[in-house]
Amino acid sequence: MANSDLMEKLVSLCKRRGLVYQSSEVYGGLGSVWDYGPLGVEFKRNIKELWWRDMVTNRPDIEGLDAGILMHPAVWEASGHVEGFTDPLVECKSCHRRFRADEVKDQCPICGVKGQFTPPRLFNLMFRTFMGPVEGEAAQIYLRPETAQGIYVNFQNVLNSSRQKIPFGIAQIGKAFRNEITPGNFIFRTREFEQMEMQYFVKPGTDQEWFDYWRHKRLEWVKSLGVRAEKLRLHQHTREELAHYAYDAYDIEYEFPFGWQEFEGIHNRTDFDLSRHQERSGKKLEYFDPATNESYVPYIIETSGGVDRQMLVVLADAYREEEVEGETRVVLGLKPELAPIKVAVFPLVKKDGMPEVARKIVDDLRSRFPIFYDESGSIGRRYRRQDEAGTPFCVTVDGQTLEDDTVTVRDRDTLKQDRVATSKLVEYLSEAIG
RNA sequence: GCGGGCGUAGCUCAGUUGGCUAGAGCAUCAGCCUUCCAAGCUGAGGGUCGCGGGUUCGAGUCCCGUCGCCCGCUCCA
Repeated sequence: MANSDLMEKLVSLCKRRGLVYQSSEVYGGLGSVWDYGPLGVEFKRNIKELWWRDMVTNRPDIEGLDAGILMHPAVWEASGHVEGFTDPLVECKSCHRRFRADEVKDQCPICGVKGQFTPPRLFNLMFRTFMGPVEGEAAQIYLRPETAQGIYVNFQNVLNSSRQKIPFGIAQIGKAFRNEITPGNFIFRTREFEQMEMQYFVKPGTDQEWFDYWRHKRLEWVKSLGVRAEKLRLHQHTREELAHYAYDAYDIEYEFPFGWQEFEGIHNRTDFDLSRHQERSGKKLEYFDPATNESYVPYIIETSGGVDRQMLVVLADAYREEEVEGETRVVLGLKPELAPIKVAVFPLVKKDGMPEVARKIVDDLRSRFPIFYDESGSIGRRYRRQDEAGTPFCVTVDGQTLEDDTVTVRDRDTLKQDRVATSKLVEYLSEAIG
């Protein structure tokens, strides 16, 4: 399958099966915003749930947080976003490259053409809005372009209320907004997106070892979602690539159909952020170490991943087409933990009391697993429908069920069928789904 | 934002130099059939041809604008 086809097939599958729709489609669509449908929202929740469990629930040293999207405007001045995001830029009409207006004169540094710059324009990547009913300069605030700052400004609050000691981390999942010049590639680059971020506060001098720790930890986590290792790599930023806040940075990259691209970053942000907020706010953002009686501004190791991008990584990696008895089937090979529907239940045929028995099983299982009942079409067709939805197990009620109370459990990947007593079904599926 | 390409049913497309009530396959739904991997039969629903304006007796078809998508330039999760 050609790579370009894969993206088209994914977009099509996502729409057809209710994973992802384009925003405001009935009005012609809103560029670069996507809505998650019935299956998509389950899938997305599963990814976030696994991340949260790994980052927060299963660790004594990381606390959760959910900060507001709207923040004090001074936050973005301190963080460097206002400055970095609001420089007037000019564009060379010859080669179409853009430069800071105050850094170029008459001649394009790239193509050398003279006097062909557009007038300076603001390319502000932060969404602006107004707090309160009166619009105006004083009331202007921003939608956060990253979730990290909500963690930094709450550093002391969390420290005081959680009684954590350094090293410790604060984790958060939430929306961020960037007025990207060029969004695209489906849910890869969007203007409204969701981040899963963890900021780990460490003693200066130990930052390198924690940086190494988290970069490997995060890569392993992605692999644990079932993503093929050969499609993943770490990329260290060069001096030129480093963001204004970062001392050192690695991207976790995936080989998408459109090339190797980053979907998560691990950054050593040093004491840049906390120092800036301390300076700006006048509030002390230091940590007092009772063991050594010393105070310092902690260094921060950040793991920052895109939820939507992580979804795309898993989807692209899970999509496959296979031959089964001469027919092609489309399969989303999602791990059971990630699958939107865990179990589908079918009557083999729509008669002889099989539908009634199957519905009874659905009722019994509904509170345990996301479940789906289907009696429409041939049994093979129903298996195919579940294959492309990523459902790992299908339970089929047949004639034998009516006699001995056993059902067939069909495995999506191996196509093997197990005969299981209905009384043992919950136990069997719980074991298999994990 | 700039340059290039493209918008007809849920999907893939057909639609003659502008001319009957805009079609097909797949998908969906209902019924029949069917005892384990997209079989078959009958029927149904679904399109203001992306949206708005213009030219014309007449626009899916020509013109303008706009929105959206794809490919480049650029940025990030």
